[in-house]
Amino acid sequence: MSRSKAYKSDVKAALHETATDLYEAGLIDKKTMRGFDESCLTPVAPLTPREIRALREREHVSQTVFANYLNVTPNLISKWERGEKKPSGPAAKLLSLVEKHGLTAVA
Amino acid sequence: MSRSKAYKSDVKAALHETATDLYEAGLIDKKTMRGFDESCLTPVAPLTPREIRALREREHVSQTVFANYLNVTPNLISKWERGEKKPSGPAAKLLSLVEKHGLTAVA
DNA sequence: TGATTCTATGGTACTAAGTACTAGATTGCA
DNA sequence: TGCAATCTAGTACTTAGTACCATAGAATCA
Repeated sequence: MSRSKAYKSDVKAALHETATDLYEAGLIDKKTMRGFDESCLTPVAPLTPREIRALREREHVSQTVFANYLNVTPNLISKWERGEKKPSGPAAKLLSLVEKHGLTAVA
Repeated sequence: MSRSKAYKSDVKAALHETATDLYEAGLIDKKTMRGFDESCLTPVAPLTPREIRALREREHVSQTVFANYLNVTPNLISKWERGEKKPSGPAAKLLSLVEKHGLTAVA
């Protein structure tokens, strides 16, 4: 089940590596690289407080453990889940990584 | 080359999944889970401005493309590399992920 | 030659994320 | 009974991150 889940990102990884190889061979330029890379990116969707909590509970971890994975304080996880604060750009990216690939993707 | 690099994290991923399975089977409690998870985490080291730039150039991407991967603005990448701002907790975590697993790990 | 685009720097100003501290209520375990 | 973990809650502070702006070098193409 995790195999089909990882399929898309695997394709993207292969695309990026192919593009990187072509770049290093001098066959494509940076401008092309940019096009490749941006089309490879998975969009990060802003998560609601309850989505964040559901995500954490899906992984069977406490707020403290979850905080350790994301390199933030446990207090901030609580604030996210109660809607007192909203994840910043990098934080939202981390959350979407966990959502799509599981906690082990950010271990 | 990338195989030996991924070895440690693969072991950790396996450990986490084993612990998760044991938890779902009711054989270990959350307290034990916590011990498992925290020992699985790779510590994030604060990166210097020039380390951040070296990391980006290692991946052959512009500041703009790099920013898209990390879900921040290109201006912030510039500030990181010039030492005007320092990456926050979640941002540092993302950078260490790129450092250890490459850009495709955050695609 | 000029025109255009990408790249990166530099600055200013503002919003709010993230941190650190505290305390309280709850649960479960010894 | 006490001890520890979990989560909530609040306060106050620092600064990361954003949104603008203008500038300049390098590369590409007419």
